[in-house]
Amino acid sequence: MDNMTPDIRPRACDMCPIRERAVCAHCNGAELEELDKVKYYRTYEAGQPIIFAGDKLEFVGSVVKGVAALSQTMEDGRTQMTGLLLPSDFVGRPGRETAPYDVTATSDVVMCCFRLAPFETLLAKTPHISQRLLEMTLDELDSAREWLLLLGRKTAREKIASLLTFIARRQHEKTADPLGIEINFELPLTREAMADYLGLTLETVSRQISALKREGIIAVEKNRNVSVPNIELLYRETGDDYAT
Amino acid sequence: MDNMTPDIRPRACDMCPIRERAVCAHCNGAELEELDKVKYYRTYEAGQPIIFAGDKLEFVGSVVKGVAALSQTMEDGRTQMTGLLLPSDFVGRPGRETAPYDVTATSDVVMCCFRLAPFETLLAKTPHISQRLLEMTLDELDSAREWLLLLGRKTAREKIASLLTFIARRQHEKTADPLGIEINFELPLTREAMADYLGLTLETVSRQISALKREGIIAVEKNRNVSVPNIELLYRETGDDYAT
DNA sequence: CGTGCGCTTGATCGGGTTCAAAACGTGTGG
DNA sequence: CCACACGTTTTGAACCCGATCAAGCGCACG
Repeated sequence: MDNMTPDIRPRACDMCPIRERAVCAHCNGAELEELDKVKYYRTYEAGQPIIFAGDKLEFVGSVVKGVAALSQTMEDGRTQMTGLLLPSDFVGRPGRETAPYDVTATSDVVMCCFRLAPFETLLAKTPHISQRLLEMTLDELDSAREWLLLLGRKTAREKIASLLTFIARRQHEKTADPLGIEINFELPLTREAMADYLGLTLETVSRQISALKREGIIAVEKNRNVSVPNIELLYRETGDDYAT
Repeated sequence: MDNMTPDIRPRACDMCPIRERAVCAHCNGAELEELDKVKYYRTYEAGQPIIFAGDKLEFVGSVVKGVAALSQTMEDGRTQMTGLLLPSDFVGRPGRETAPYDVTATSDVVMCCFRLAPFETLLAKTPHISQRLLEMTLDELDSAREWLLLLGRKTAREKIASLLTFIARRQHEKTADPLGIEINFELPLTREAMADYLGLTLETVSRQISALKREGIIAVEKNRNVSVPNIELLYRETGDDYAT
């Protein structure tokens, strides 16, 4: 995928950057054509809402580019992010009328949308789609469970380190670069969004990032560009053991 | 092993207490027969492990009776429950070799198990099963997301109230009893298990339960038998608004 | 050059943890 | 039936991590 192209919208599915990992991953040519008939692209600027909680669902779809966040808000305003959607992740739930939570574009986002009703009929008659959706949902459930551990038991420092390694890993999984080498990535989240993800306040996020900088574990430029000289050192701070 | 009852094991699927809600819910007679060929029952005593994290998965299955807990443990011993499985809930993940987390019987448990390999082939050729599994997984993902909100943003008191209403609701969903009437239920969890569920210490759990007793919102007998004179009052303490 | 938003830093506060001990319940054996 | 022991739960006192309240900083943009 080319990061400075004039038009990021893939004109045809076989040029799509998420072709191999999205909900359509297992589809063959004929199935793709069916999907193609009910699909359209939408773009959102950073900060814009994609779906409001309680709204009637009009579409489901895949994040093609950018980052979107699911979040839930309590009456008094406390909010918790409950999903962080990166390219290839799926948005929306077939078999449901209204959206259970807000979806917001955290950075500029391109979505590949499918109109709800036709998608559901396709889902019912195309095992390649429903199987893939099941796989993806199970994966998401697994990561939700890791997230539960993070929220329930990790310290602020461990939470920050975990989030940074997660983003680093997810942005570098395509480029199979050797471990041990310096890794750079852009934070697609504000401090506040990070706080919502981690169940912290933005002040605590800021303080912990400062602490990691002070100790030389990470370096940050312009608040968003993170470089990690030795990912191993950062990983040690996550509290996780050597698996995953 | 049957403790009192003559035999809780359903001899045939149509007498099964979870027939309408388990993974087999959509199956017709022929499909049930197929499932029946690869199924067997297992029982576990309270406190016993059902699956160890890292073990090779031999079966998947449904909780028929009792309560089981998924949990993850960090190197230093901190543990977080990441799933609370009540009757009809599904255990195990098709398409995976080894178990990612511990599964423990929290009370005496009866499981309806399917051998892994044959279940997977059945899954592939029986849309009624895979569709149901997708539904159930999406539901579980939804409840995991509510759980994230609980762990990330709720106070200790709200957490306790949320757990109690959850259990009350889940144990009374069959019996469509009128709201507003006194509700009694048995806690299937120790204080420690509740703490692991809620991301608290057992002392805090105990203190918050005592506070709710002191205020007359709940009454507790023999540490396990809870009665709620007015479920509405308890619900007010959860921090949730009037939906769900 | 000011204005605003996102981020950092400081000082104080408090909810939940930690450590410790007592109370309760349950089961066991004399 | 009581005495004892063990596991669970309750309660108490001190502490600490992260929240809260409050400035101040830096950069983008009009």
